[in-house]
Amino acid sequence: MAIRYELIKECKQSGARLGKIYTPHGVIDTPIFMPVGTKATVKTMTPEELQEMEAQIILSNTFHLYLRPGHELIKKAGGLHKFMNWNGPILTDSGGFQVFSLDKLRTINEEGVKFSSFIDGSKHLFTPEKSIEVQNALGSDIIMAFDECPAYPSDKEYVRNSLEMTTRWAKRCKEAHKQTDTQALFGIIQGGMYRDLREQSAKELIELDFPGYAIGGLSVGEPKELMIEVLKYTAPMMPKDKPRYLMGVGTPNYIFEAAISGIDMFDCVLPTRIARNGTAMTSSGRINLKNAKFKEDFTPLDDECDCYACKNYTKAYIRHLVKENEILGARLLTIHNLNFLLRLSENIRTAIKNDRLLDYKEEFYKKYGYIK
RNA sequence: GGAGGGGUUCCCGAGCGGCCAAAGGGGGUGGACUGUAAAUCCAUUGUCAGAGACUUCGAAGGUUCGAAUCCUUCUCCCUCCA
Repeated sequence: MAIRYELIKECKQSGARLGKIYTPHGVIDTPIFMPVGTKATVKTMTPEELQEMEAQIILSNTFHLYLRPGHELIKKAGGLHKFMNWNGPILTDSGGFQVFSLDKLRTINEEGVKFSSFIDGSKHLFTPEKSIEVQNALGSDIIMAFDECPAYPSDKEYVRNSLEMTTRWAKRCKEAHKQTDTQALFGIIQGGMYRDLREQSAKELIELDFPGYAIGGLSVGEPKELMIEVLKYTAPMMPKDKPRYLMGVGTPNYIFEAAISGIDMFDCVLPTRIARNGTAMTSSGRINLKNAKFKEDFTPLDDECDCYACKNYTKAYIRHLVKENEILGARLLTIHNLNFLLRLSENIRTAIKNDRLLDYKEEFYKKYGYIK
């Protein structure tokens, strides 16, 4: 087996799980936020910087790397870890999310998904087998099954057919995946916003006995309350002795809810994307550095933060960099936002250890502005 | 001194009798961003007030039902020739 999950303890107050995931490239403390580096780079960050802020695992994307530079090239380079000089664990998404995000550029059928490349318009057929072939070539520690992520809202009939196809695709992924000793293949539970369909999906996938499971199809535009509701009833359907991964979640409230629901891993482009667009997550809420009110604010982004950006620079300076479109602005905000979510993960683990995650959540929410 | 071109809303720059408060950029202001087609996208940007009203296109006069657009004078800038 490529990976192993160790449950250390459950928070007596919240039920959240504290654990470890052992991978071929290192041990991950969970719950953990995973920075996203779609094209074999967490935008603007060097691997050393990620290490410094104690990022434990990063994501990359099968579909993007297949298009460019090509998985064969990365294989020639010695695999993704070596290619991008990141020696820690890597998780690759299967391309399933692109079925969702490239909805105008693709058609789905049983065999797979026909994409038009967003780079040059060329046509590509992506199948479960193809996704596994690419991920095998990349050599990531955790690879994801190729799934369909239905949009919100989708009617029940569509979601049922979709989830059943995702199960059949998961089977094909499993059959295609041969490097099971070095790469763990996770199944992805779908089922939209329908409880019985989530149950059906979970049941079908658990029968296939994957080394880990993810919840997909959330954070696709549904209302916050609905997302949390689906999360709360879906997470307990997942095996207790394996890692549980909630895909695409990156706001503090979702992270808290995920941890409390017993989720171990989550990832999101949000911290890195909003950084490039001038926004910082701070202990007292999000701030947009483009706002005029920060023009003469000579204090750090977040007075509770000890990241490189907060230790050395002021809001006024970072605002200046952002307004001038200077690369350093994006870098400093990325450093800060990633650090913020990594420290949040760390604090959540500590709170679980101390059986006080609900208390910590309330303290955090008050300051962040979620509760008045 | 002669010949020509031009001065447009914060800036650049279209418009050259009504559809013009005036295209398009830039800048300003605000918002969004959730398994990355994203260092992106959206809104707003004369004034006051609800539809609407009012003051703008170098300045002053004039022609016209109506002028940023036509005419006259003035003023400033640029190019070429002497």
